Amino acid sequence: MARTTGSHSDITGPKVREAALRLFAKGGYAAVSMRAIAAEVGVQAGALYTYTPDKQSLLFDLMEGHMTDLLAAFCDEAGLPAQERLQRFVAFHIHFHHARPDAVFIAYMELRNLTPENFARIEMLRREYEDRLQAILHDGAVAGVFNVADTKIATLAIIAMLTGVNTWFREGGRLSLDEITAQYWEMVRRAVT
Amino acid sequence: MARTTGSHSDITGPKVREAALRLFAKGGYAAVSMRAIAAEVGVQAGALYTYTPDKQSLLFDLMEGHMTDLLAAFCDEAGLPAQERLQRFVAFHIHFHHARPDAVFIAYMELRNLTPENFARIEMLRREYEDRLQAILHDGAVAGVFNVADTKIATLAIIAMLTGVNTWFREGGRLSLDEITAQYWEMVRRAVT
DNA sequence: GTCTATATAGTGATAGAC
DNA sequence: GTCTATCACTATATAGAC
Repeated sequence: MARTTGSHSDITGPKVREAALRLFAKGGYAAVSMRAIAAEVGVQAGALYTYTPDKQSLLFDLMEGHMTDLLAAFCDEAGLPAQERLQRFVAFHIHFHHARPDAVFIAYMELRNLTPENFARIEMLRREYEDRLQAILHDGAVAGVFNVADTKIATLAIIAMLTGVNTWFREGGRLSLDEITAQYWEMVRRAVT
Repeated sequence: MARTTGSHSDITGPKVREAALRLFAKGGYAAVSMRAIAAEVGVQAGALYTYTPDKQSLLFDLMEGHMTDLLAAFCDEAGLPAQERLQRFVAFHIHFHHARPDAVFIAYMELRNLTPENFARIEMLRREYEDRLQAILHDGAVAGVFNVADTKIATLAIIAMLTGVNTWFREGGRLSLDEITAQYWEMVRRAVT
């Protein structure tokens, strides 16, 4: 895969983002140098600045892209019974996060490396996602299907619990992801019923 | 609090650890320089090396100290009913973690900045703590008080859920920590019963 | 025990050649 | 679009004076 000087803008841009995602997740934003990212892509450090104005923007774009993907991928259907909506949320959250561990890891670990402005924008998106789950719990409580003391707290508790799967689940272990999902759904269902 | 050259070993050692804890939690291990820690303590950078052989040891000692404190502070009593043991675990975990947010944050966020050897030692301690909860769930399941499909998964789910409180709870908010604890206990109780 | 000074290496970002 | 070269800083860690 040796390459020499030339024009490769179409592929280099995405490659920069992929390399940064992988390296930030592995070593942490602060510990990864622009030179390391460039080496992973196969260019010199100076060339990266064709694709990003600076290192901070690289981090923010990765996190914003992840949150945007998350919001776009989850389609709640307010017409369905609350319990079914909640079950769909649980399965969606586990599978979506499992499919992109690096982006998830960065989204949770690198918040403090964002500038205050960028942090506020990411937090808005995260809040939007939480609100989707809270709406499900609220509707279920109003309908008398769920029994939760506080929908906001239940929302945060459920999301923390589900996201935790990413920290330990590895393919090929004792249980499949679908079996894990079934057990988490059972625990969530009981917790709110 | 201006200070000059002199002998202060009795107080400087702990101050170095406290400064490192605070700064690592705020900015991340990789982003915090030895000079920044020294400035926080009120000495020059070179003086830190009287108290730690290197930056890595400083991080490891903080994390090991936290995990040791955690294991020493939680006293399970196998003679009690499983449900009471679980309730005590939930309350203990929430309150212990709330009392030392910086140490908790570091223990979860800086694992990847440990050398492989140090990482393995911290993971052993973490595993030990998880085993305490798993034992409670196991005993309760055997006694027919709990109903959990898999005690290991329930253990990880409960710990992730409880630790999540630290990411959002702030004193003086809508609910007190004891009210939060009561709600989490209710959710945990239902999830395993 | 702490200081100053320094060795050695790496950092993000830019300028200008090609 | 990428390269080389470089600027201005900062990093960890050590040596030797006090």
